[in-house]
Amino acid sequence: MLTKAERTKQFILETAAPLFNERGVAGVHIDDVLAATKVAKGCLYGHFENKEDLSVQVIDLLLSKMTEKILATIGQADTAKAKIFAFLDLYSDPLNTYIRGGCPIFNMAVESDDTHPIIKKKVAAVFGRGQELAVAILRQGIENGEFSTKLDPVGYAFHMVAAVEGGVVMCRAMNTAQPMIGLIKRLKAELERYAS
Amino acid sequence: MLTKAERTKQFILETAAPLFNERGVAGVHIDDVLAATKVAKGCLYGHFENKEDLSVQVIDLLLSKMTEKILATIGQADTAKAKIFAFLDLYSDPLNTYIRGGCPIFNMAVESDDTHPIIKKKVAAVFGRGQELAVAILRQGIENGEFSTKLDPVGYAFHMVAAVEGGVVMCRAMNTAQPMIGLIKRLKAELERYAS
DNA sequence: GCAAAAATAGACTTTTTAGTCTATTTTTGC
DNA sequence: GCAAAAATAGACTAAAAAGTCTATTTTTGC
Repeated sequence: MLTKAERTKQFILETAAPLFNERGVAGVHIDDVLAATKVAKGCLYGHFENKEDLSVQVIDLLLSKMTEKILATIGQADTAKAKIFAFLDLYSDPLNTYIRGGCPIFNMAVESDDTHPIIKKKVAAVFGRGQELAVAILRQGIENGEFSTKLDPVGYAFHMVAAVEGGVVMCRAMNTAQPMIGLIKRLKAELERYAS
Repeated sequence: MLTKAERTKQFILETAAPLFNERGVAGVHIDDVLAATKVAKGCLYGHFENKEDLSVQVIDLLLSKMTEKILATIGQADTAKAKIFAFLDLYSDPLNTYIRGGCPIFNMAVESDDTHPIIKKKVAAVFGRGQELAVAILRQGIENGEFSTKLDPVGYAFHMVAAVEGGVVMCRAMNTAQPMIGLIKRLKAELERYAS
């Protein structure tokens, strides 16, 4: 079992995570975190060196939570097509995301782009691994005859992720989930075209 | 001709614009703007009430510059297909964008999402008008026989914008423009399928 | 060339946010 | 039940950022 201190630290991270996802690193203040956690200042600074330290750990948590969610979702499905479809379905409700505030990977990508090289590196790694995984699944699907050899795994993988991530942001901006439904249908149909 | 004061104000806005696009509203400090413009503090505060005022005007400039760029690009082309292709080509170099730091519409969409309702509204309006325009172009293309009636203008328009915007962010995060080339090819090919 | 307008330098105040510290209370886990 | 660990309240300092002000210089446009 975790010690009380470990549990408190975890609680702070978990509570701060959606704040960071919604407002970004530059938009969250220590007082916001204190208000959200209702923890005393001394307590917070007992667990984290400073805001930078807290931010990095929160972002690690956000990225790993989202990654795990994706892996778990894909893991449930057994065919290549089902895995891809399950991934797409994860994005079907952009106004009510797994972690409040949209996709943390993408949000961090935008914010860190020209400001925070450490975070940018982490985000790039997550995207990289995600791409590799998607490509591997599609290749597997080709190998086992689910998909035609005409399918371009690298092209489709990037296209699919770019589209859903972009779609989430646009839907959130326009405050409607509707276009996302159509988008996911289109991406599925595109893949179906290569189904044997 | 613009008065000196008007020119100075414009100069401040133009110089601050890429800063805001790269770092976001919360990430830009007045001192950054002073450093970039080499203008005195009193001068800046002579032209803008406060940071909020400056931010809003900078964002208006960013949004309108990008919008105008898109309209001008589309305006050059004469067929529906050429217009869509020209739009897509605008995004072909994500590491070196028209305004430094990626697409301002999209960047502002992400940052303003849960923080700045005024900006969010402006961004939503830009997306809305953009969608309408794209749909109108595609419908026109169907009407004049360029595209089959099987083309879904609303579906394609959203799909296309979401994909290129998402693609830009991913490419910037991973520091490579290459996937974007493939993505644009795919989006063009998708449209070609409906060309008569 | 001149008066009005604009911009400067930079010291100063204010506000906000980050971070420290201490004495006290609460909780934990044996 | 008790000693150690953890958390509290909140006053305090430090630092960063925003914003004000003034006396002076520069520029503009007639």
